Amino acid sequence: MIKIFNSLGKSVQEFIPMDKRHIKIYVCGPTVYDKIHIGNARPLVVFDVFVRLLKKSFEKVTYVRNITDVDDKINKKSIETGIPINELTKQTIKNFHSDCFYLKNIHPDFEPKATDHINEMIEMIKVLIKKNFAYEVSGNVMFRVNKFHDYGLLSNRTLDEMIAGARVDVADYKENSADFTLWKPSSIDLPGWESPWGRGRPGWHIECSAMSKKYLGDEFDIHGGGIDLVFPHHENEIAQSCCANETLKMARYWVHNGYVNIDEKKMSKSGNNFITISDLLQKFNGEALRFFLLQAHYRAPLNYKKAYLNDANSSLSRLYRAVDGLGVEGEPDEEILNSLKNDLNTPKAIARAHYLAESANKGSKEAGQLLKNSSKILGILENDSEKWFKEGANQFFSSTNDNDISPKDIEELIKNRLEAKKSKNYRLADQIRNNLFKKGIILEDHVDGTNWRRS
RNA sequence: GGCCCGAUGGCAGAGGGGUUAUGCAGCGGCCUGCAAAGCCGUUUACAGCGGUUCGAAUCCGCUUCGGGCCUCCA
Repeated sequence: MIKIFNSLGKSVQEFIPMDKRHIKIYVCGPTVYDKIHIGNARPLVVFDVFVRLLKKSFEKVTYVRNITDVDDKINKKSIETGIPINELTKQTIKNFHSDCFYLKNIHPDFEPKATDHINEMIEMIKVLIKKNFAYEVSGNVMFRVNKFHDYGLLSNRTLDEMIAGARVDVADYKENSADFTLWKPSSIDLPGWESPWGRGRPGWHIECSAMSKKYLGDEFDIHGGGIDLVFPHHENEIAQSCCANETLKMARYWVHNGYVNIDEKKMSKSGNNFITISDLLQKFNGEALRFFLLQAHYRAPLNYKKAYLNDANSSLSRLYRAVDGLGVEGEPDEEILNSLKNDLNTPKAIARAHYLAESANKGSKEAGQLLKNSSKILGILENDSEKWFKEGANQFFSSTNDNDISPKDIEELIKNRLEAKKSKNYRLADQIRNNLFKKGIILEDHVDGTNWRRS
């Protein structure tokens, strides 16, 4: 039995699928105007583990993660940089995919782009207008918030509170200050599509309603994303989808991950206190970043410090040592699986992984094998241990490092050192070892020879 | 102003009414030429103040501090 915290109801609930033969999950992906940061990576990694767990537990899972490639932030960035929108989004998507690869993400089954689904959005908006849930004012189409009884249910707030706390200038074409945009007009220099309301572009929320409907249906099992999406994004999605499709719920389970903080504050692009994944990948293996993100429970805030990534790397090395030479053969560890099934308790799963590693180091072949077999569900330890220790940070980046030394040269120096050791010239032997250490290479003497690894 | 969340040992971080989390760092030991890695031992923590209880870090209340949402955000 899988249990998960449902934001709709604010409690840990047993996951009961709509159809246990086919699980449907939608996760909000990036708006592609800039490289993603470690905070953006958290949902990518968290929901990746969740999907791995679902795929392990059910015969068929459809995982959809969208790409928002029409948005005012993209327009703004394009004007600022002079890079045409198409090029900007294309390059950003490429970076995003690269980051996902290094973070060891499995591919979503569908990765729909907003610009490929404008027609679906227009159709949905037409339905909303026809059903009187939306209205047009001079090229703007607005959602009539007070027509939807459950508005505010997900984010736990009432319409009165929203209006009372409104900190934005209210556009005069709104019937109600809480009404939100489904469609807005585009001037000729901005991206736009022909519609019954003139040339324009969609509001932010409608894409997820339209695309989840297309790939998963009117109702589906799980909708995920960062906790900052609860309001207004997910609240508005629910309003649109439920009203257009005449359903009671859009998704049965709403799952939200907590923030990554830096200096106790939420990391965000607008806060200008972020650090990108591509920057971190120059220093750290993507798997260490993944491990760092999984060390805390997904709903708790997670503070970022560079030192924590070093710790993550060390912990991961400890685990890799314990599964050296092993391949996946058989089922994952039952306790790791159970921890994940209990509201995705990855810290507990990792604690169990350490226990298995210790047992393996004490000689239990079985423990090491169970740990290796669990790699697929966690998305860590999937690499070959030998490779893990010799690659260090991702090779793609380290190959350009001036300080880099080739494995061949390392082997040569090890040979020289062994000769020195044989003739009891420990001074020379230590000198060789120290010089290598300065280049980030650590030597380990064993009865059957000397191993090296990158620090 | 409204609504919400959190406070665990040097650090990170689970758990959660009575029993060792775990990792990193530190210290002592085994091993080693010395290291590294590994193993053994070790430092007994739950913001403060009240309350409930045989018993509270765990439940309730208040206080303090920190954070978040209400605007784009993962």
